[in-house]
Amino acid sequence: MFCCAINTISLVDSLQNLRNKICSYTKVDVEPLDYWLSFYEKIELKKGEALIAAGQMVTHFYYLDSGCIYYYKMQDGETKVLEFYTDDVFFTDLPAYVKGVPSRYFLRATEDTTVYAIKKADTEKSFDDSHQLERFGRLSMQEAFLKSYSRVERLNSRTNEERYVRLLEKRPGLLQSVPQYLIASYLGLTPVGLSKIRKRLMKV
Amino acid sequence: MFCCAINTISLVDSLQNLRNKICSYTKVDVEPLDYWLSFYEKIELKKGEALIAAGQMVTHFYYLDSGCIYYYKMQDGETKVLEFYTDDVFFTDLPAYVKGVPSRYFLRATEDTTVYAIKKADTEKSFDDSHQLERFGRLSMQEAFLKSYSRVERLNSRTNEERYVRLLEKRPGLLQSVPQYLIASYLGLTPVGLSKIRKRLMKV
DNA sequence: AGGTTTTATTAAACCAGTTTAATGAATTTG
DNA sequence: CAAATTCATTAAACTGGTTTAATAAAACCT
Repeated sequence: MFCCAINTISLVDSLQNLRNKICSYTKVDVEPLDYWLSFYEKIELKKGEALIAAGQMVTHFYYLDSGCIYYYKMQDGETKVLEFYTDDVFFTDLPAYVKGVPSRYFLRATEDTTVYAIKKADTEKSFDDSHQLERFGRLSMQEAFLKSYSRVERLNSRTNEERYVRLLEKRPGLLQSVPQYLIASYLGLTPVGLSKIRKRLMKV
Repeated sequence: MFCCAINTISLVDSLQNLRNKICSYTKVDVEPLDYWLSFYEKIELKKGEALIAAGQMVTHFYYLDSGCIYYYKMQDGETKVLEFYTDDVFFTDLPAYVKGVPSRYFLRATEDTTVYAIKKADTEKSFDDSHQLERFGRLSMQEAFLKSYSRVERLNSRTNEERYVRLLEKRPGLLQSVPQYLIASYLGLTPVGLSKIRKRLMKV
């Protein structure tokens, strides 16, 4: 609350990636865009730190500036990874965010990570005030849906080996910061199973 | 183009389900809502008829009024079912619709089915003209994303047997109109595999 | 640096689903 | 209504993964 102006100005300066990202979806005038950006706060996570833990309320929507976050749940004592967020992507625990119920998931950094966060109340206010921002919201949601759908498609029609190879190609950076047993979980495998696939691939 | 008024009035009369559906997402005034509904045309499909075939352009967004449509692709001569649309749901082949490229999928009726269709150009015009409709668009997209995500979650963390049992519970009507080999494909199984699961379940 | 913890690999036994093919049941169609 | 087609089940051999446990290699402290 104090020093808001200074905070805001420096933030807006460091939010050029986010600014570009938003404008890649739809035309947004400077005024509503700056208004939107003014709400963000920066969060720096150390490797292994959690942004959200199961049981918590989810009151923010996040933008990943640098680093990597994995989205997972604990089920029968096992870690089940649903997604890795990297690059220049919007994310949150959407079920809990939308329904206003405690999260069943974790969002945790696999390496030192910087995210920007905007409160749900501020996004809703912004969407009320600006049709352009509402459109940005719609199009970013559409993009998220398309990504999720292509994931469903792969899960149902490709072999585990094909999916591992594709992941290597599409997101080569992932294996640098993410331990292999999390990759295995993301692919729906055990660490042993993934190790076998890797061995098989080496031989060929 | 001719007789537009008569057509429109009768359609709006028969679109009460769709009207209620839209209003369940967000408040939409009568004027933009009637405007939106005026664009729909009714399509009646006989069992086995295709709404979209691979290679076609996808120029409409659909609303399923009654019946059942399955969304699938052909891969190596095999039918791979991604989704069944039933009830009171919005659908299209979104990748092709959004990108304006030929579809790689089919949308085909498993039984006699009625859908309503709105042109992409008309949805975009409506979203331009009405902030309320744009919001409806955002929230319906959000709902689609949430559904897709919970599907990813199940695919990655539940066994095939658990997923079959859940499908029986959640969508009992599906097995009436849909042959078992399409259910198997939806679950990522062969017909033989599903038959084994069913046998196992009988014994218990 | 040295000890602890975490992560990856290997082996062996096992299991769930695949493939192929044959049979039988149900549905469609002339 | 009979013939043809589609659909579901079964069997047998096979495959790609799991489970458990042991070992090896890395990474992480103080």
